[in-house]
Amino acid sequence: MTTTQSTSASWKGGLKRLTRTRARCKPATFMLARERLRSEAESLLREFPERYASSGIHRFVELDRDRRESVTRLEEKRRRRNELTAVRAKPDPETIAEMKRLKEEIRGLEENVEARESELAAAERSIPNAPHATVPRGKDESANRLERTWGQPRAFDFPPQPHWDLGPALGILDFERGVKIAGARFTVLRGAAARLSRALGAFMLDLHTREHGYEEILPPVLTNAESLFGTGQLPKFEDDLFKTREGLYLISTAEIPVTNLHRDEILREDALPIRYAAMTSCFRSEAGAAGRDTRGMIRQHQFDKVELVAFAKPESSYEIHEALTRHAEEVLRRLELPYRVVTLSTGDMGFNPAKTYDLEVWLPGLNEYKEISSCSNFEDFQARRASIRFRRAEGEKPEYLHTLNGSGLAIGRTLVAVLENYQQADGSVEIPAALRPYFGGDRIPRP
RNA sequence: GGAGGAGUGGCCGAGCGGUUUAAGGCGGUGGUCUUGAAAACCACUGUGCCCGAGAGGGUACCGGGGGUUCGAAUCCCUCCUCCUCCGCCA
Repeated sequence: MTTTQSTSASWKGGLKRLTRTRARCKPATFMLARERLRSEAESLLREFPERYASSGIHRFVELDRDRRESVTRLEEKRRRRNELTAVRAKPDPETIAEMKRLKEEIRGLEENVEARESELAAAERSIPNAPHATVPRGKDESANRLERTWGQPRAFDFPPQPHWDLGPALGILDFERGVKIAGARFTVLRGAAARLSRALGAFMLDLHTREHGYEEILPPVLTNAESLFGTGQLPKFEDDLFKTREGLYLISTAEIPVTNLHRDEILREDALPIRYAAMTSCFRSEAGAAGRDTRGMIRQHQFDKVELVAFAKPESSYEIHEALTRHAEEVLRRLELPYRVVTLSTGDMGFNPAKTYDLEVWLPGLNEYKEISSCSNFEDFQARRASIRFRRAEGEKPEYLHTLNGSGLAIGRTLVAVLENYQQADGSVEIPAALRPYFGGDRIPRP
């Protein structure tokens, strides 16, 4: 009993850090705060035309005004109805007549408000997050800013092979059978590649949990529509997802289940920041990517990834963003893989983030830097959609917190990077020193 | 998968058509008392939205959605979740 008690006490204590509150009303469906959109619509449009010109921001302003007008009228009718009901006895015929009238009026106004609300929500969903002041402005990736470069691309005294030649030659990447058993963009890892993939995952998780302070999470890889809406994959990017007949979706990133861990919750201030690391398989339909990266295993329908997710107080989220990015970089440093860090411009950035750093690893076989991690601060954009808040002190108003995430790292692409960067003249591959204890060997020999 | 049962505020728990603007208790916050603390007593105690410069006022929310009614936590439909038993399964 003593043992049981102490165990359950610490378990409860752990839970108690995060005050759970059931959602008791419709979740906020907006992304940028409505107050902010009302007051800043004009300036957002003026400052970031590349981001807002084609969004529903004009429509929002108009609909928002209409809706509030209708709500005010509706609430006046309801107030009157409550006044009449408060008598708490059988009402007289006149009162019943008035209440019947009110009933019709209320029903009409309710329908009106509901219709406007859903139009408004649709308009809001098309408005992307506002970029942080430090984000470079520009229409596309040509405006991205190089932050730093680490490591020197190795000088080869033989022509380095791309992984799609190297892997099959070593007998560890089987592209043909991947196609046979599943289809294009599926690959079978065998022998040393399968083991290397497992070693990379374990190495990354150990680094982040033991040295960087992340809690390891193993979440479901199927989630419901609410979760996808919370992190912004729905409704805009449904085509990128695989959907089951039961209405569940295969996750495209662990960001989805892990960020939604705290959906509809109010956290305690002293629980923040929260950092989670999760390794999952990720599934992407790559609907819009026909013809891109078709060779090799750069762009797959299924791949494994270690994802870092953080929940932070607004005033410290940019600090956390820098730290999270460094944590992802540390993986590349320990593996001694050359990389660079780039800040995405306002035109190249995704819909949801306020700021994104891309980590690009050097791939000698492809002779280019390739994205291997994307570290973003969403500020309160996701938190509003998913209703994730925190309270600074007992009795104070809950505030939306900031969410962040980044790959730490994409395992498939890291595996490619190891193969291509560590290949030897004789066709074998050396294993990076940091990985040897996990891999259980120092090289992949030529068969 | 089959058969039952249950979901009410931070927690426990009453209420089952109109004195409920959700009883009572626990917890929490503030206060009285006290050298201090405990006890006792008093007050307060959620979230969204609307109006308002503010003070404040209004409205909605009793698992989700829909319906019946002049009026719904309470009646009906439906979905979800949890519990018990049976079956199946890594």
